[in-house]
Amino acid sequence: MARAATTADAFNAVAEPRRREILHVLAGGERPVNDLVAELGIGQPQVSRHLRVLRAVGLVDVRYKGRQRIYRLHGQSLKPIHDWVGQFEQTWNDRFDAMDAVLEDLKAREATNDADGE
Amino acid sequence: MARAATTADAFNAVAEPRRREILHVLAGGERPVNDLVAELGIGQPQVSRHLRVLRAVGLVDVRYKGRQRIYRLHGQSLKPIHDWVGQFEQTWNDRFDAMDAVLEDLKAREATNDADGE
DNA sequence: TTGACATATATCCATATCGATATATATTGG
DNA sequence: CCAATATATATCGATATGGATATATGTCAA
Repeated sequence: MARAATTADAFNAVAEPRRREILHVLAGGERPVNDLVAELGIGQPQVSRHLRVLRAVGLVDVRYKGRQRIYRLHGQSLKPIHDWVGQFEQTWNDRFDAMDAVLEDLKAREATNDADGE
Repeated sequence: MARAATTADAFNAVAEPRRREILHVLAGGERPVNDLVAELGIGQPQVSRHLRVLRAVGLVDVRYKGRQRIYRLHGQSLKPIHDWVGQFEQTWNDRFDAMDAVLEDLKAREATNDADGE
């Protein structure tokens, strides 16, 4: 097996910086492809492909308006990521930092003891 | 260029399900490698490599205890992801959903107008 | 219809991946 | 020192990637 497809889930889709940029722009409102091409610094085929990936994982929706395709953010598909990361949020909070300090201290003592051991 | 390295940032590192599992286990407390090997269903070399990636992006710390390497979660490195996703949180909230409904409605009207237009 | 415009798709290439396997390194006990 | 244990590293193979380029599809306008 190789690395999971970028279309496997939102985690993989969002790992690519360009795609995060696209979502960032779309957060400001829906846009046709060419607008995105202008705002990011890359070619139109590349943008289309990134949009394809984002659509595959439900992060954007398309709408047809004449010859344009208007893309719109569907942020709800980011919720799994939000929820997953949320599990760890307390980890970088004050109470936990204090606990970290204690553990660091224990570690230091342990190291000292190990050194004495032999 | 190809896909960014998994060690490029936390986004890429965390895109891999096994690595998320590892972080999940470590959230319950520090562990030596073999514990992780037992809890995940994969080989020791694979676990070591995943840990290497996680260490590269600062998501875990190592501690040496005799021949064991005790790994510990460093959740703070998840903060960039948390912050980034947080930007979009309102997107899937009630007020925004209501706004979505309005936009959906506008879209419908627009489509009707377009049809009339010609 | 013809041509211009907007977007999508196909192909090429260099690269990093993940799992598997074999092996290297380091630490401990006897 | 030797064997066992704990972990890391090297290599292989199949695969999907992302940018670039060329081209196909679809829509509007004259």
